[in-house]
Amino acid sequence: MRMSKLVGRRIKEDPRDAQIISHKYIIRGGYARMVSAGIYSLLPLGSRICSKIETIIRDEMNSIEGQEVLMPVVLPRELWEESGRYKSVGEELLRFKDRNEKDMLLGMTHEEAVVHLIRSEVNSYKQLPIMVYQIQTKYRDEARPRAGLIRVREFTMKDAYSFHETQECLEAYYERAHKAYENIFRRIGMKNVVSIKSDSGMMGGKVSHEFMALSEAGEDTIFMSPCGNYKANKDIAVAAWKFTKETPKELEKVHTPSKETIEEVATFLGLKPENTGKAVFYIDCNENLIFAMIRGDFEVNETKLKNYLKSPSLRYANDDEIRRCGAVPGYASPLSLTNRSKLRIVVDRSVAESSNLVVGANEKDYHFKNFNLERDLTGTEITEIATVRAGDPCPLTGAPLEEKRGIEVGNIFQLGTKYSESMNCNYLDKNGKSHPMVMGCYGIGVGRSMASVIELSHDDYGPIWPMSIAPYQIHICALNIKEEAVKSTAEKLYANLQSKGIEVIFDDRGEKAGFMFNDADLIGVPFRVIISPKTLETNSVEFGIRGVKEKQMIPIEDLVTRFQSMISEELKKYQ
RNA sequence: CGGGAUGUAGCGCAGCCUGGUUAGCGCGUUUGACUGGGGGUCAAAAGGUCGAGAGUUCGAAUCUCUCCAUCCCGACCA
Repeated sequence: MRMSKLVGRRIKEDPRDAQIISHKYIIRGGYARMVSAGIYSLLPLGSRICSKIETIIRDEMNSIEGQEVLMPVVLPRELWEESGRYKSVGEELLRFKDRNEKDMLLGMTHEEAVVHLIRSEVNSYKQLPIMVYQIQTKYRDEARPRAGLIRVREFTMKDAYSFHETQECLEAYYERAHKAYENIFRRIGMKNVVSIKSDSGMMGGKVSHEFMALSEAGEDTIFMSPCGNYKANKDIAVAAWKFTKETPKELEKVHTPSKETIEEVATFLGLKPENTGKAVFYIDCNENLIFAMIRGDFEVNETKLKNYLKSPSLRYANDDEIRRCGAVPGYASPLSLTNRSKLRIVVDRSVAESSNLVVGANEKDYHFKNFNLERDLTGTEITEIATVRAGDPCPLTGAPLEEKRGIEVGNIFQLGTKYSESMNCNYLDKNGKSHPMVMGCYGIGVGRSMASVIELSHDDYGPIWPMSIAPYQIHICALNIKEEAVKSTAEKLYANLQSKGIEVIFDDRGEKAGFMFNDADLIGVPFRVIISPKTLETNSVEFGIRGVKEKQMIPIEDLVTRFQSMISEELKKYQ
């Protein structure tokens, strides 16, 4: 490719809206342009990188017997009614009507579509297991797109779906998919990806893993043990908390004028937050009032609470709803509630296993000291709803957990029979008996992966692409191209490299050296060749590697073969 | 959906508070000349519904209201 013809300009200044490095370089380097919030066009450079990522993904999917298919972006309402998700999924699902007033939607994930396909094509145990995958556009009507290509509304995703006779077969395949995912991220050059246990959320199913690119720009919080054996998303992370019980003291009502927050009450009484109990009120999907009680130094983990309550949605209760049970906001207490109908009191272990806590008195300006759950209250449900904090003890070793940020670049789920049962995706076993297929699903965000590579691999001048996904393999800069010797040498090298199948970008614009170097840095091609009157004096060219200071001179004679072998050497690192 | 910020040439910004010629600056673009190893110099040129609409006013980029868009924090989120 000649730079003089390349579509997509480089920009000197950071775009106003960009906060994170990948967003800045994606715009400044001419990889993509925003069309609307969270909706981007890819320019040739970005398109080439994504294509290469997709090629690696295809290769690994094919190696675990995946068969590529292509399903529609636009889907009819009926299909999603079958799975129940037309109602259960919120506004993130973009719904619209076609010209005949028929309800349609934009696919945000393709379980329904793939089940529609497979249930009519596959009916016998003899055909199982199978896996199909696609690389297709998804649309999610995100409330708040952000961070360039990290969180967008429209994006390209590889999604794969496997179908099995049994859970055991799924589990075995799941392990193979996990391995294939590790291969993919290694081959893309993402050394910072870890797989962690996660919550399966709206997807349903039990076991799931997220592949997280560790990065400060990430939106997810991860807890890891120092040894690396325990890794989990904040949503489901657990810790080996130890609580100690003391001899219960007598319940005592104390005056706490205008002290409503945990911090205020604890300070006022000369205690620490861990000596208090905190009340948080929610409304679940059945309009039950949920009184969540937790020790004052913890936060309620809404994912854990949702899972415990089996309530897909949960929202904070407002003050009126809190008063419904006789609780007083700011001084709410599980004691002396006047109305316990449609009320569930869910108590965290931190409260159940501690003693003599300060809790509200359900009376303005008053609290109780020395609350002891088993002595003072009945009719509660005790479970674990606490959010892990940095430094909490690792559940495996007890070592303090470290908090990290991560970008979710992929995920895998053991779906089970959630979709096959609701949508009648069955097979006949040896005895002619019908069973729902056991499903797994496996996703990777392509554009998000590209952005994550920038977050991992860049310097002050631009991205540093791994050879496996770089938009080009060699970047030729011809300095002083008006000189015939430079021009002819560069043109000849460009043609020769291309004829050998090497992907080369050639800066033929005749710009100043510094100008071309800065552009080359933003394009981030790993190998750079400089041809100038100076290098031609010794009948050679200058060779450099992106991100490495040292340069070397290479004689012109054996350039093409040397570059061929250097590139294949470099590519081997990503096989 | 709640809180905050921003919107002026392709990009980045000044001007607005305190209304008043023809709306500026840098980068980029075009033409020419010089220059030639880290965004060079000089000269000339093109490029604007000042986010949109309404209002106040003799007069609005500037004041008021409504709306829209984008970003940040939160809520939400396979």
